[in-house]
Amino acid sequence: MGATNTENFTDKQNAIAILAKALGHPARVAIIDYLLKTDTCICGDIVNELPLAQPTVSQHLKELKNAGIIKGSIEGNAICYCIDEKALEKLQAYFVGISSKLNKKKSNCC
Amino acid sequence: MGATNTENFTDKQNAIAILAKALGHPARVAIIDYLLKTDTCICGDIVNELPLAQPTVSQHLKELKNAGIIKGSIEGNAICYCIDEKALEKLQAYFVGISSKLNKKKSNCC
DNA sequence: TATCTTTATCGTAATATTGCAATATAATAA
DNA sequence: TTATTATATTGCAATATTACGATAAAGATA
Repeated sequence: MGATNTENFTDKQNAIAILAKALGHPARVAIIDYLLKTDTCICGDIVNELPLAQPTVSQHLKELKNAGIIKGSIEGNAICYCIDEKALEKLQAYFVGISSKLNKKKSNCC
Repeated sequence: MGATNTENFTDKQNAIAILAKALGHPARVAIIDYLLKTDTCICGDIVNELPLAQPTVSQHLKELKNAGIIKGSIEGNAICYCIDEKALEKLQAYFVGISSKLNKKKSNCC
């Protein structure tokens, strides 16, 4: 025990959880913020931008990549990371859906 | 080391990370799904709905509550849990903002 | 080739999360 | 009062995450 029990949940629930989990760390939110802020497709500057050592940043980038939130392409010596729009659209759609459901309910029970 | 380094990130980055982390487990996504699906403000039925033991569900509910995503009010013997709209509005606003930024960019670098 | 730059991986320590059985708490019902 | 019901807490084992120094890998440059 200790591992997440994924088998007994729906694919959609697991998919949202994977995306949300990837954004569940301030460093990874900061990486997304930075990728959005910069016009050029930024590579190694991310390490200088974050208050973390290079291996730690590399690890966070890997997790964002595994979750499908960013993608990287080799650019000579360096690597060009940028946001994978599809993943963020999925999250947006999920939360917009929730908000519209909440507006329809207006139960305001608690 | 092993604890998240929150001090060196912005309040907003930490706030988003806390909310995203709370949704970073399929059981907690399933709880939100269930609270949205039921018209009545559901209490203990959540345990029957999930493939997890009661203490585990209680723990997940506590984490959602700590993150501000749900709130619970005592309803006699049972407890009435429901979604805290403010938190989900924050998440929605965050992802809508990201999507609009991505549309403006259209750099499509990778 | 030798060196530099950039990124990834390994190894490890500290901490957090997940899950559940056992138990506690608190309100209701008999 | 004594169940009963609903939820929370405790304690514990298994696993995952976070962070970083050391090192490796791979392309660029001298």
